[in-house]
Amino acid sequence: MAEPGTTAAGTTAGAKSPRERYRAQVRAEIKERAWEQIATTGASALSLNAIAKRMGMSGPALYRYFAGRDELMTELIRDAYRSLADTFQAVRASGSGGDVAALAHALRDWALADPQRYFLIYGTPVPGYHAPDDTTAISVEIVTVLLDAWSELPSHPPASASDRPAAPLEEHLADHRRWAAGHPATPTALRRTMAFWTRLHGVLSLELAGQFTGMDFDPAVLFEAELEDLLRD
Amino acid sequence: MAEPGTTAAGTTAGAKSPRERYRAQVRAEIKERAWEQIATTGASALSLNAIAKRMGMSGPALYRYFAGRDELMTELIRDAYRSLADTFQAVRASGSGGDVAALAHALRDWALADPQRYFLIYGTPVPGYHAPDDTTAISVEIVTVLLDAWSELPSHPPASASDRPAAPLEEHLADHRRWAAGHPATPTALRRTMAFWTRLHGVLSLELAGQFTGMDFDPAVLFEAELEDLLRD
DNA sequence: TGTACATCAGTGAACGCGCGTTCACTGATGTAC
DNA sequence: TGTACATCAGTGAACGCGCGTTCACTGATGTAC
Repeated sequence: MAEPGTTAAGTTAGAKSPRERYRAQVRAEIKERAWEQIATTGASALSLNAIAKRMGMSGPALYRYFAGRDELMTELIRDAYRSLADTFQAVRASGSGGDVAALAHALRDWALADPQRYFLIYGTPVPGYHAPDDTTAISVEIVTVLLDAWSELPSHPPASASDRPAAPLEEHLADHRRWAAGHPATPTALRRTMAFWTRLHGVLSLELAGQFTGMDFDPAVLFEAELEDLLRD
Repeated sequence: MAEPGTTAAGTTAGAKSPRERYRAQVRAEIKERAWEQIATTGASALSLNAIAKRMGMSGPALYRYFAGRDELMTELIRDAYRSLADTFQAVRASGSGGDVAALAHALRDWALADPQRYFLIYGTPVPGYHAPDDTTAISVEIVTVLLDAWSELPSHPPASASDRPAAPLEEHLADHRRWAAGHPATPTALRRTMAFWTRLHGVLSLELAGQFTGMDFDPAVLFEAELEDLLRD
């Protein structure tokens, strides 16, 4: 029972035996049910036994596909990161409209499609738990897309650039740009990327957490206003 | 065993019998341990038995003080809201410096003092659970302090008010101002209050969630820049 | 001040529950000759 | 094409665990006369 998840691997890399195909299918269904469960009961209540029951299987059967609860959890987190990175890169690659506004809307759509997936990445951290290391690499992909998008924008509007004070934040970020992973962005692009992230996250996370429930304004208007403000700056 | 938590109530309201004093003490210690537990293992792992064990008592003993796990949880959430509201009102009441910047710094200090307390209010919601109703009243207190603070600021700077476009967000918020609970704030003050909330929450929650860990810049600088930007607008 | 009674904090045993995980097994599926 | 063997998905029983919660109880503390 060593190393579940990694089969002996068929002769060639691309070829999939019926068994391998089946394995992949079941693995996928386990994850699907896991997401459903997270959506209805929260990530901390994720349970292998409950998933198995919903699939009409016995609990131990899942150990053929995942080494345990932690491995499944880790995989889900990885998938969440991957999904956001793919979404961003797809927007960026799509012929027209791969600009900052398009990315912002893609982010909001992605978050609203599955709030608990969003929270799995950006939500309340579980004190003990540590995200898998390879997610940092995916984070770099995400931030790179943003840096690219902001970099192609001029320091707009060129005329009023004089009346803005020399932002100390830009200086600080330029001095501590390890998070940009070697991206040749200007200090202004660094600052704008960071503002994009924190401000949209601010509106979005409050909306997804239901903090605006009961107040009858439209969170979409708030989001749009923040985006406009980012672009105006 | 009806209605634990509400003793038969001594003759007069203010007088505290030794027994009542003792009850209050133990209740307080239970909550203290509960906070410790939340800080180390997360809110979802809150356990009456574990708290009891840490206090050197048996599990059932806690049922003298709380009707069950849910009641304790509810009380903690209420206390978290209360704590933030008190903090804000204290800043506001303090002779000098009860302005927007002071509130922002108080918010950050309050959040950093106990991140899990912050997340209990603003973090990932548990799908099933609903916050106690009276917390909305406390939320009103909090937002009122902010509206007060922003209302005493002029629509600064008075000169450049012309080149800003008539914000559609201000119109929208003015039309949907139920969340302001009857506060006579201007549309601009409404918008600024909302921006204060969402932007500072954006930076703060990412910082508290550890999203900036590894990137070596200082989150405080980011926070300060956001605050400056809010005041400049 | 002293005795009789009521109150009430805390205990320990017990309940049923669902969890993660292991283990020896059965039976179907695929592979080699 | 058929037989012998290996692989492997899935089962059911079992483990120990900690959880919330109830119940009948003991013993200390407070109250009334």
